[in-house]
Amino acid sequence: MVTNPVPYTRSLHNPEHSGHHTPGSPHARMAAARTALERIGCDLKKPAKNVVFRQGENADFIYFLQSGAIRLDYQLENGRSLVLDFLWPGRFFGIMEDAVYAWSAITLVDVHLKCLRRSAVQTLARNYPDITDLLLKQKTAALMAAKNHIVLMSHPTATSKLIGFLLAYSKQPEYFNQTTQVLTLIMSRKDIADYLGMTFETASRIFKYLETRNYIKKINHRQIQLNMHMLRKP
Amino acid sequence: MVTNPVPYTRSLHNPEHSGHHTPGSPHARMAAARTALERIGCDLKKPAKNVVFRQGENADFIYFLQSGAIRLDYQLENGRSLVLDFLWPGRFFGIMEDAVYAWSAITLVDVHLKCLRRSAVQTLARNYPDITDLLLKQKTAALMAAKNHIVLMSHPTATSKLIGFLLAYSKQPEYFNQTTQVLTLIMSRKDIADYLGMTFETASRIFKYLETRNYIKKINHRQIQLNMHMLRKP
DNA sequence: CGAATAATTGAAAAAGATCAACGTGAGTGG
DNA sequence: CCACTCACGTTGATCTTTTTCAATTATTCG
Repeated sequence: MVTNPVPYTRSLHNPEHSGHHTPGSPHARMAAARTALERIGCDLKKPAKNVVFRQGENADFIYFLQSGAIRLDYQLENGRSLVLDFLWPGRFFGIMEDAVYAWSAITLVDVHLKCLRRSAVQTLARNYPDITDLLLKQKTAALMAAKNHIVLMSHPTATSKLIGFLLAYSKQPEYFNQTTQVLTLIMSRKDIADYLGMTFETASRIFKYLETRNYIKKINHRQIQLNMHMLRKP
Repeated sequence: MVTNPVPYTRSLHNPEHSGHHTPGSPHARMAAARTALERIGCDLKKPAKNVVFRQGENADFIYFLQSGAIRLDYQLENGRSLVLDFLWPGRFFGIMEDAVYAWSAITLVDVHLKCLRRSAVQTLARNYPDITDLLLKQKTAALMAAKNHIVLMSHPTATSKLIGFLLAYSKQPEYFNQTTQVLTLIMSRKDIADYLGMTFETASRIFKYLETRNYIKKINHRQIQLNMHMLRKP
């Protein structure tokens, strides 16, 4: 299992993309809303490879990922399944318009979640309009992730899809060591393939091909040193 | 050009997916917000094949599609472009978190838009919290469309992608005649190909293949009779 | 250690892309 | 009205990429 020597965490008060913010800034404005959410949320820890919620279950809770990583799976009627997204700390997930979850959420590593009852959030949102703003921002983040996913899938070759994936994934500070340039893959070849729309054999072969061309260097199956200069070139 | 003998329109008071709704229902609750939006919006008509906004431009306006259809294009740095979505009446679009539009919006046919200044909507949202709810619902609709797009692109063959596209598109009452089973394609083969991640030659060949297998019958390049029974089968 | 899972590799088949040529149909100007 | 043009669509031949099916090697976990 992948260990996190220095866990990279996000709290509701230290959310995604928040930097230094002065009072009166959009981020600061939401502080009260975040505190209110903090109060109704309960902490939840889950080990790696566990189901947080399953597609079709009643969508009674929404979640905030404080540390770790999540994979969102969508199952088709014919049994095939695909990976819709990988989630990193700071992301809300499970925010559904409908009564049931439209996809499943699986932990990739040990995770620390904040668990919020949907009805409680809805009630609270009446007093704190910024909560709705926060959810809107999160939906926007999800939509941008989906757009980037579509762009990746539309790449003409499996090689460029995989390179695009590695470059996007290497933005995660917890899994990419800037000094050694080593990327720790917390998902399987099959997960990557199911995300990019290819078979896992093809994904495996492309890794091989990238190594022969010195784009990457495999330390082991889950640790890969990236030659960023080469990967960013074409 | 494709004519719409009986234009299919949506107003802010007759939005997407709204059916009969009683006072006190979520839809009815938003009536005041919609009226307020109606007041600050101005009507805008555009002919077919016109730019509503271009990727990179200042995102000063958000739009509501009252009638017609829109194509959302994303241009990559390398010059390649892809179709992110097709929009139908009742959809808001151009709601950006950032200062500039992340993609372009092009009319496919003559359209009737409601045009709203972003700053005015933001101001109004302070008095009408339901406006933020409305935008959140619209983001959810956009995210679900993106999810369906990803599912389509992940299909293993070009044939199943195209069948999935035809079945989804045939849900648009303005372009699918339920009695004759004729679908009017308002987008080119290239648009479809750029949406599904294939070349337009492949899209053309699959149309041919579907005709030989009696899945479809071409009336002309833009009018196709669907054999729903066959298309839904596999 | 040993079983189960994940990853790699090979060979053959299928699917799709590419490049090139040819139709078709709507709009234009003589 | 008719030829012309231009964008769009179709089709063919060839080449490349990816999948499929099968076998083998690694790794992980109890």
